[in-house]
Amino acid sequence: MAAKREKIPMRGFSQSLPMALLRAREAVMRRFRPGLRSRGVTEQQWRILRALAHSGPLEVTVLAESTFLLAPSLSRILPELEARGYISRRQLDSDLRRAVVSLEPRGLKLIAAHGPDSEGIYETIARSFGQERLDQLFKLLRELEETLVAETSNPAGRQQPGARPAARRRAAR
Amino acid sequence: MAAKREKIPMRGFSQSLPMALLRAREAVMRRFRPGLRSRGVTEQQWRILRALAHSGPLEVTVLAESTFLLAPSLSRILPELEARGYISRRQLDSDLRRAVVSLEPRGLKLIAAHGPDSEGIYETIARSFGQERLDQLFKLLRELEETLVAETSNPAGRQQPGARPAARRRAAR
DNA sequence: GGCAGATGCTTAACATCATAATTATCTCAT
DNA sequence: ATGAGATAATTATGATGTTAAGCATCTGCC
Repeated sequence: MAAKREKIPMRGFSQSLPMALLRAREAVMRRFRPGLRSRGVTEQQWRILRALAHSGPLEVTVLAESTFLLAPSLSRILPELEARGYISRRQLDSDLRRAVVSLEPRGLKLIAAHGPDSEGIYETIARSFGQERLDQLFKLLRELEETLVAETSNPAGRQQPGARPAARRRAAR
Repeated sequence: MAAKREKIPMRGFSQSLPMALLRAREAVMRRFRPGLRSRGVTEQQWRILRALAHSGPLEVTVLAESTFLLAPSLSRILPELEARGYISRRQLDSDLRRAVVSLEPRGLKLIAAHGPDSEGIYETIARSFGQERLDQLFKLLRELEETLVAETSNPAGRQQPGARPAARRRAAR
């Protein structure tokens, strides 16, 4: 029989932080997604191309951090981008475990073609929402992440981009 | 040959709103995920159970909106939750296209068991980050979503939870 | 009464997410 | 010189995300 609705001491969904962040992100991404689709790239692929355009050639682990993509995901996305001629990869001579990813002219061309569209969407969002509130939101998001990442004290922490568990980080690179 | 890094008029990643939202969400979810795993439910499954505990039995389309899950995803998740005895589903007599999802005693028990843990994590986050800043963040997130959803004027809009394209909504229900 | 158009939900297909395990390679202590 | 322990990237697996299409059902118009 169906359980009736009992009073459980939990906040309502309107107070769910992960949901609020997810909803806001979805509202933003809804603006970007059609343009990316028309260019034939996924959001994740675009992030990779942007990171390389912005920072120059990157090692895979650094690219994972920059793009906030998991390493297994990168291992599947990169061959596709390479096959399409957007990027190239090569192992380091000094450490064959590591590879460097570089943007190819074709990737640069796509960045040049789509970049202005993407920026235009940001400008529209800034106009609608207000640059001041946008700046405030960025600040709070950054502070929230910093607060929570600093407090993560889980040495058995999971694989994750952007913030590796301290206990597992041995030698500096 | 690898393209050299050229000056492309695009903001850096630190100014990418979707990324900032994603990073913040990941930092928050990292707190909740281990507990959910130990209970043997995924984040999405938990959202469904919470929505039903909070609102009582819901139709599938309403549940999709409440949980911010896409209908195809619900169609895959619900049978699993039903097989495990957490929920039950039944068609409406008045409209065989529609189904109502209800929490079963087993689902209620899981909510009762895990709810306090989940709330405890929220309290910890509120203590670390500050309730005032948290409230401010919620407010900005809600306003951002409202601003962007209100401005969505794409009648060919994609399937999405929470904000259907107006042009496709005909008869009120 | 019949049918066009719509709705609700499901399935298909392909994407990434998330975790665990594996393989190749490197470093350091013995 | 060797092996333990670590790192970098890949593969495996099962999850959801996302879009498109399909099927069953309903509604309203002619």
